[in-house]
Amino acid sequence: MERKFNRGPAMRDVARAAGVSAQTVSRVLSNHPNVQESTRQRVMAAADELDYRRNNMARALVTGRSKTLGVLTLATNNYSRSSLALGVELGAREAGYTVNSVTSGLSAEALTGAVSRLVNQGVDGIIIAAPLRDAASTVRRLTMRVPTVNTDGSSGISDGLVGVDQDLAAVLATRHLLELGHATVWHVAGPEDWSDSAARLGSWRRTLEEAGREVPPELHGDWSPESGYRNGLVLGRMPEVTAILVASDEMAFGVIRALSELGRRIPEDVSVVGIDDIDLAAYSNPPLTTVRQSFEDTGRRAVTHLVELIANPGMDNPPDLAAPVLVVRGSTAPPPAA
Amino acid sequence: MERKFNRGPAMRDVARAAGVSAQTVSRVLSNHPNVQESTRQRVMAAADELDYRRNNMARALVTGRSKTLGVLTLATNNYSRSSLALGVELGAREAGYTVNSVTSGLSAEALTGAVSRLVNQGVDGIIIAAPLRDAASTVRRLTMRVPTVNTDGSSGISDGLVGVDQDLAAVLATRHLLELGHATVWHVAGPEDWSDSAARLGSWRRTLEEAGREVPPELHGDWSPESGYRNGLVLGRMPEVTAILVASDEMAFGVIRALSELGRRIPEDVSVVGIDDIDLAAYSNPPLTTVRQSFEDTGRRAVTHLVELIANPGMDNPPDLAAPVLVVRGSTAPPPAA
DNA sequence: GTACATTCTGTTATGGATAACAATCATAAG
DNA sequence: CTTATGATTGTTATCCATAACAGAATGTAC
Repeated sequence: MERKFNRGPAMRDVARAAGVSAQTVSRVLSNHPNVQESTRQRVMAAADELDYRRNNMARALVTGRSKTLGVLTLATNNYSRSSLALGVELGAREAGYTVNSVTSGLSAEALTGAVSRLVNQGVDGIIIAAPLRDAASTVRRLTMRVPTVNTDGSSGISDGLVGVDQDLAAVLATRHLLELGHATVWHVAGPEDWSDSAARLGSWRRTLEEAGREVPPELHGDWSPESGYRNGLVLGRMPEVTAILVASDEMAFGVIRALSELGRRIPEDVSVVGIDDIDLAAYSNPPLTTVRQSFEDTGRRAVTHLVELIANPGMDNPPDLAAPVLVVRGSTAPPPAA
Repeated sequence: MERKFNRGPAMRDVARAAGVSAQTVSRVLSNHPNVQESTRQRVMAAADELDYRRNNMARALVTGRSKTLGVLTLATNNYSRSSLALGVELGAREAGYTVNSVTSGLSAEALTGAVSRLVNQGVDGIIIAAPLRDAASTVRRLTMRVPTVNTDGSSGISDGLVGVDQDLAAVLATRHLLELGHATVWHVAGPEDWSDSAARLGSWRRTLEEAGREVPPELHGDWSPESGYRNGLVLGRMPEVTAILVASDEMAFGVIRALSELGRRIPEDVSVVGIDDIDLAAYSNPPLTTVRQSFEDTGRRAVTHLVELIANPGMDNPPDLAAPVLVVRGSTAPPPAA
């Protein structure tokens, strides 16, 4: 009845082997200053010999810090999710934290359930990378006890907001198209309840208005390439459409595909600008003009902020928005001569 | 000197409020059978009133199970990583586990360090989605105590291997191109030390040999679109190249881009097949013929396996390989008439 | 009414580490 | 030589929940 996997040795076992108290072992492993060199070496040798590994849960229990961060993302596999998650991982590792990831659907129950799991898990801080919508108040109650950073401002939680200046992103893209000579710019927006999406939409509209251009009705997708394709099938049928700002590169791929199928050439007939600059944007056909925003960087900054917030709970916590950059490639050109 | 974030109430606080012992609270929360209904309700009310949440770490400490799975991925943001991670999350949630994610570079130190962090964190099981190469033996030592599943067989750990039949994937792709009438098929492989990559390479070669075709020298990329582009610049200069099997869709995008820039039309001049069927494959220009393998599904299956292994440490654990499917789209066609 | 099983609840020990305090020893200062 | 000071190590209490055991209360069988 031998178990294949058993608990390893505990600190007291190391202590016994080294002929010291458990506390001394703890001191050695935590690099406390006042330990005699010879003792340190004996303890290290014993720990090594027994292949001892400190039990982080016991440690967390007594210190009250788990050295773990929770990150909540949506359960969809898009570029922004995965690169943000990667940034969080990397940032957390550098800061000496491990990451507990949970995913959730968009419903209020799913979101609060996910946050709840993180809180129960005893994380020291939480990064929420999802629009909370009507789950906002419930989640805020849950996170009373845990420092929290958001990467989506739609919940109205501007405290601890880390992200990219979406207003600027849309301005850059829209202006680029206008400067090329297009009369106006159409917009395939993201879902209405994402703050990023709403910010881009508002800013696109404002830019057109300020330039005294007609503001065409906006279309909406759900970030998926397929939704871009659907919207592209609509826009491609309208000859007056010569410039389109698509709220994400992934949707832009779909838009371009649909336009191509309808016989509209990119960029000769229609110019398309995406947002994000995903890895594949430079390698599409034609290469995609887009507005770069690094989600990985956002993830890292979220961690940095969160770690500061953990160390200093009462601190000021103004929004931290990075500036996106326009990347001009082959999918934009002056409008066809009428 | 008021702390903004403090520990919440403990079980004893709930017990006091409900006028029972802590053990009874524990029983109520764990749905033990022998608790009187009136007591249960009083406890529930008290817990609710105090907004009590059970401390999972204390729980894990005494039960010896953290209900947490660790997953190790590489610190690169490609499609396979993120969709596998998503599958793991979803599977874990369904199985009642939370996920601890760590990323690592390819070096032996980074890999062992990452696994080490997971073990220290007290996870109940580990999913390794990275080629271990020379870190294999060290890692195996580390995972003696923790049930482990691999999604890459290069480490020689075929025990607990979950993935997709890569031999079949390459066979399907290669045969498809041969059946279209191409004289032979060129291959842009992945990095040499990934087992997936090696399996595809071997199987591509075997398929050509069995068909009595010339086996051209293979090229290697690193899974990135950029590496595909570089290889494409080479292949596009050779007029005899009419069919290319690229080991991942992301590299295939790069290959196609390079071929286009060199004036070779897809699929009229050159046919290209990818592997993976990423979300964007259907929306590229032209849509990409590829071999579909669901990494998300692999992640889920890895969790299922792992959970079984945790419950039954001594169990048989043969490789579990899913069958990939050929998806024909617009990037393949018969060779140009010579 | 006695003997025994069941149901419900409480008490104590435990998991593995660290904080706070106490004790010892050596060295420096007076 | 005495006292203060600092370095080094050990002891005890604690974090929070659960397992194992124990006790009380109720019901059942004869």
